[in-house]
Formats: sequence, C-alpha cells, structure tokens
Amino acid sequence: MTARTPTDAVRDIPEATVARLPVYLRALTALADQGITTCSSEDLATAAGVNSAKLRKDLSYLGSYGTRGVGYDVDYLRYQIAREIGVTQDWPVVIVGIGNLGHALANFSGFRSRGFRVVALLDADPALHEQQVAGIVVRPFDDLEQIVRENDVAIGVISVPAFAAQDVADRMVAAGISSILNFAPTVLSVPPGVDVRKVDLSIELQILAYHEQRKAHGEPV
Amino acid sequence: MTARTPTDAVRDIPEATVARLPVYLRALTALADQGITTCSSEDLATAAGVNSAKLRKDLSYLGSYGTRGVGYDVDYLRYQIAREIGVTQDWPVVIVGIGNLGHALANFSGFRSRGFRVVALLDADPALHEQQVAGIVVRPFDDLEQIVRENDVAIGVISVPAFAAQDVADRMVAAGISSILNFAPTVLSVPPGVDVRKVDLSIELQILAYHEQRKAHGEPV
DNA sequence: TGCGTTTTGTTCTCACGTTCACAAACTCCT
DNA sequence: AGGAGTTTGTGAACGTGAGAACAAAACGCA
Repeated sequence: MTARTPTDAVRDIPEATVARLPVYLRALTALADQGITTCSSEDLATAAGVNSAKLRKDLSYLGSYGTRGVGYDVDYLRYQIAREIGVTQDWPVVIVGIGNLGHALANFSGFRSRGFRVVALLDADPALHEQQVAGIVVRPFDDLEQIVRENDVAIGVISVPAFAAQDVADRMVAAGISSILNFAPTVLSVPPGVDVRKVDLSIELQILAYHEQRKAHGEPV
Repeated sequence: MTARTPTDAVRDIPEATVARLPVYLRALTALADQGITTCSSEDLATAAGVNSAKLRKDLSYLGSYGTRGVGYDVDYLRYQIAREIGVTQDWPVVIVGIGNLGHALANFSGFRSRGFRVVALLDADPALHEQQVAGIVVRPFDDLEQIVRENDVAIGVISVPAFAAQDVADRMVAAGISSILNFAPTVLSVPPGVDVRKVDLSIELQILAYHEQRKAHGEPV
C-alpha cells in the first residue's frame, strides 16, 4: 500500500485511530443534537469514552482542525471526520442471508443515517423471494452479480450460516465486492486487496466470560 | 474466595491473546468434527486464520500443552482452552430488549453450543410480555433483579435503542451483573469492576468504508 | 543406542499504540 | 498593549503486541 502521488501526502492514519473515528463522529452528532456548537478535547473525549490526549493525537492525524485556547467547532470537525472516513455520500450495501439476523440488519436504521444504503437483500431460499423485509423485496442470491454491477456495490454483509459463508464470500469477491462484513462464525479466506471484518457474538461473550471467571476466582473485589 | 496457591503462578494472559482464544477453540472444534485428533501449530493456525508463531506464543501463556515433534492433541487442547476461558460450564445470560436484534440474539444457536444459556428475555414493552421468542417467554424488565438473583446471572446483553441503554446498564449493574455486551450504539458508563464490550454495526461498516475509499482513491489496483 | 527429523516453547528485536508533559497559539480582561 | 488563563498539537517515554529465529524436546529408524 505505498507509492502514491507526490502531492497527495497520504497521511496514513493508524488502524487504531481509524477504528475510533466513527466513535468520535457519533459523539459529535450527539453534541450537535444537544445544540452544542463548540467543544474542547476534554468534552469530546468524555462523550466518546476515551482520554483526551488520545483524542487529540487521533485528530492530529487528520490535520489541525481545532483552535488553541478555544476547542473544536462541532459541525466543522464532524464534517472533516466524515470526509476522512468517506461517509459524506452513501455507500450502497448488499445483505446476503435474510434469517433472523439478516432481518434485524435490514431493519437497522443506523445504516441509513450513517452513510450506508441497503440496495438489496439476497437469500438462496426461494421461500423468501418476493417477500418484503424492511420495505425491500428479497431477491435470489444469483442476482448478486447483476446488482453489484448495476449499483456499483463495494460492500457486502454476510449473515448466512457458517457452512455457506465461504461460498458467499467467494461469489461476492468474484462479483467485484472488496469489503465484507461477516457475521457468520467462521474464518473467511479472501484474496489480497479484499477487506474482511468480522462480528462474532459468541467470541465477545467468551471474552467476557474469561474476565468474569477471573473476577470470581481472583481477589474478592 | 481463596488467594491463589503459590504454585498457580497467575499467568496474566495478554488481552490480545484472550481475544484469540475463542477463535482457536472454534477451530479446534471444527478439526474435531472432521475426525482429526492431532494437529500441528501450523494446521491450527491456518484453521484459525493466524500465523503459527503467534498461535504458539498465545498457547504458551496457558501452559505447555503440546508435544514437540508431534503437535497438539485436539481434544485435550480444546478442553484446556475452554477451561481457561471458563466455558466448561454454562454461563446464564439475560437479554434485554426484544426488538429485531433481540429476536435474532434469542434465536442464535451459538449461545447454547458455546457455553452460554439464555435464562430470560426482558422488555419494557407490555405488548411483548407473555409472548414466546425462541421458546422463552418475554418478561417485564422489572423482573430483572429477581431473575439475576435467582439464576446467579453475571452477564447481560443489551439490545435496546440507544436512548434506553444507559438506564438498562445502570439497572443491570445495580442488580449484580458485572459483564455487559452492548449492541446499542452508545457509550456506556459503568463503575470500575464492570466489563463492557460493544458490538456496533455502523462502526464496523464505517471502518470498511474508510479503507474502501482509500482503495478507490489510491492506486488503480 | 545414537542420529536425523519434526515441531514446540521461548527469546530477541522491532513496530505499533498509549500516555505524559509542555511549547505554541489563541482569547479575554485590564 | 500586555499579561493571565485556556486549550491544542506534538515530541518523547513507556508499554504492549507481532514475527523471526532458534534451542530444547520428542519421535522414528537403523
């Protein structure tokens, strides 16, 4: 991931910072909703649940958008972060696998409000086709290629059972999708250049269980 | 309870390792299902999607459960990891907020099979009470304290809208819950000693969007 | 038994991430 | 205008994590 144009100084933002930018974005939106127009790094850090030094360092990777002695303009900073993340326009998204979880995802209002637009719901089960979920008609999985082509879809969401996930991922990649959010509890293998992020409920619970066990077993509070 | 015996030298396992142990556990289960009884660190690392040096280092924090020149006994290692995580018995879990996502969580079979048992579904909306979801009757949120007490619940799942999440968390903590898995898109503040992990769909998508934008903008593949 | 092969467990080094601490830069007040 | 008070942006120190590399330990075979 090197070799850029000389003019485009491509600050490469650390991955840990990238993962926090959406949190800052949401915190800024919350502040704006409260009518707050200016905030200090301390205020924003509190709202985002991080420490203020980290926040300032994170923001410094984007540029110098604050004013010393004053703080940050909420709307301006919000726009700058949104631009950096790339959510100033909507990204088209397809969801494959309309089971319980797929239903929930399709109905999730946060997509629309945060820069994403569900352009299609796909499922291999013919019993679901023509049904409406969240106001969108479920279509056959085989329509994937066409939908990706017509809507220029780059991001796919997988909410199928584990055994089917790799096949779906392969088809997505072949169709031109290059970012995948995977809810299936399995390791996906994809070619280089394709990003996969996974969300795994039982892993999160197991991590909690580990710490819980330690609490119970270790010192008595 | 008791302090640890001097021999039990309280290995504190790095957080990064803890987060991977469940992945290894699942990979081992997959291998066992294929009838494989022994595997090398290379095999397991491939199945888990990590590099073998990292895997061996992770396992070394637990103890020395492999055999040089041979590899790991799948069942034995699986048991050791399960024991370390604390999922050799079931953890009782309550889910609060039975909307679309709560439905999906209640029906998620991975809970049961990975060391967790949903003991109650709670919702503040009376319209849902007495309804069955995934074979469990939805009960009023006010039953929380009683349920936690009677079932010795330590882990709670929050799948309510963002505006209600902090209240639910406060009530959970007051009831004695000390680990929370939060699906609401908001920062929870909890007293020290309480663990919170969050799962946030739009944040994951925004991280993908950031990288996607870079791909499109940077080199032409 | 002893040698060669395999594979683990661990050490060492480097990269990444977090936090501290402070100079620079801005506002406000006299 | 100048000094006091704020708050940002960043350099430097520290801690954690990742990967390469290798010694130690097991096995198999002559």
